[in-house]
Amino acid sequence: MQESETLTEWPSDGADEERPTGSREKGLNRALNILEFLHANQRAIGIGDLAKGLNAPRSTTYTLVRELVEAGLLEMAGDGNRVYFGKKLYLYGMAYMRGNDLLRRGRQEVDTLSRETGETSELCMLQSGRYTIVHSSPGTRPFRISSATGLQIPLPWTASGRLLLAGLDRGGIEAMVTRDDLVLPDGRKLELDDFIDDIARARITGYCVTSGLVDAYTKCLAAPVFSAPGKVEATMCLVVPIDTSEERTGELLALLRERAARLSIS
Amino acid sequence: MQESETLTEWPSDGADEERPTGSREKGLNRALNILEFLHANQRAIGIGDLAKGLNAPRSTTYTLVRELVEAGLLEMAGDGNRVYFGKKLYLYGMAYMRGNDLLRRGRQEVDTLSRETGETSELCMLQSGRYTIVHSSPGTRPFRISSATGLQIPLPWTASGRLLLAGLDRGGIEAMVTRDDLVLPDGRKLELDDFIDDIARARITGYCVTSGLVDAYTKCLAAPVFSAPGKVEATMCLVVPIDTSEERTGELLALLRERAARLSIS
DNA sequence: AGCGATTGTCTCTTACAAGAGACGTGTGTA
DNA sequence: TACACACGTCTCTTGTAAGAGACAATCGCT
Repeated sequence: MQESETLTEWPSDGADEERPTGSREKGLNRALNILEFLHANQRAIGIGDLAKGLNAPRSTTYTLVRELVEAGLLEMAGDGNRVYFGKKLYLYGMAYMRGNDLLRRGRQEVDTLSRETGETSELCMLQSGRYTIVHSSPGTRPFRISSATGLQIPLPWTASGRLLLAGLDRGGIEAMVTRDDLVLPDGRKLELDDFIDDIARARITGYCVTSGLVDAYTKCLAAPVFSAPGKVEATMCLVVPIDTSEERTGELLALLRERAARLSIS
Repeated sequence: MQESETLTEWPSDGADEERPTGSREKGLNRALNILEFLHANQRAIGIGDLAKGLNAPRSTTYTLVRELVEAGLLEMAGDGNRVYFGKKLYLYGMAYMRGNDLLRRGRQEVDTLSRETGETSELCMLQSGRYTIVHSSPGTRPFRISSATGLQIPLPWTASGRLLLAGLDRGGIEAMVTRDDLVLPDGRKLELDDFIDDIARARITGYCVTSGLVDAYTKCLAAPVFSAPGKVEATMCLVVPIDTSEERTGELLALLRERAARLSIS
């Protein structure tokens, strides 16, 4: 292929490398993998590349893509042979949102919070055991790059991650993080015990602040949203410059915690 | 079951009734049907009802639902044995929106338009051959019920429908509407030829106004959004009380057409 | 023009998923 | 208490979908 853009690689076969044999895979699973793959890459992908990226047979991939396109879950991208998400997924997604109070209200809360403070604000949830930014509102600072919505980030990298695990015991926490998750983007290694201590502290104080974790220039303030007493369903967070004054940080945190609490009743 | 709420019925086997035989169905198709069924009913549904509603074997349905829940496309609804759309679908849907300029800008345009005019405004597109409200913004009138986002409505019932078909020839149009589509909600029957004339007129004038079509109290103003010269990709429309004055209607229409045109460049 | 790589379609085989149905349990009602 | 009817899980069979691979058509490069 003329384009050698990198594709997010795919766990070729779960645990220990390579096919157990030329084993067959259920069509539905292949289809789900396609969606997941597109989501991970966040752009239209050629069918050939799709097959390659998923270690799926080409013929099967063509068939599946055709079916998914007919169903409207995928659409052929403008230029011709690439595919990306389709309108149906948007419609289903909106239906999900309409049916989900926490999400609907959380989005609003996040939007107003970022408008009021001028800072980037986000709503985060656990999604299949990973930290996910469900909604984010950019804030008004000149340079504020927030990671894209829907991206999955290792729990230990974030303040929200510490709150989201607050309900679990040690075993539960260990099950949620892999060895790799404890390695920060800059290469530093986090100790599992430190992480667990952080979580305990977060549970007690009812908030969490991390500095320079996911990148060196930002501080992350997070507050829990409860769906039931003790059960953290989501978090709201603010992403601010790391040199934000103690005082302003305190103010923002108070505001954030108030808004998160307001969401919690539900 | 103790609840006898009506479920949107399912075309048991396409054209002429009933199974060709105890034929097997591909898992992926069953899964797609589940999604479509949930979308049609807009609420969580029990697995048993799902199987019944789709004429699918119970055992298969259980398996599929389990897989879809694991994948995050479905979620068990709060009370226990019902399922509805899952978070993953929301994430995929947002990804679709981010990747789709027209949709993203169209939503904004619709929101501002309805804020400025106080009327209900909608963005509509063709979705697998049917008219679909992709986004709607409620307006400020006391009683304005707009049909839910994502619902599929027969093309001949709407002003937008006439514009969306403006690019097609007679054959193309006939292929898009069934006999049933020509019967209005109140029972009146539309003539196919009249409908085709409407479409031709809409193409020439560049807008379309219908009165009391889908219900007796509203007028619908629609303007086309072009993705390429002559190709109608979407429509913007305003839903106003049927007794809106000629003058105000004219003003609103002008504003609407201007905004739709602004979207069209793309 | 000649070569290698990629695309999209098709055919054929067989591993396996879809489905029928039985089972145990729970729940409402007669 | 007994009945009818849901739910959720399991087992076994067989129809068929997943996959291997061959094919012609295009594309990009030299």
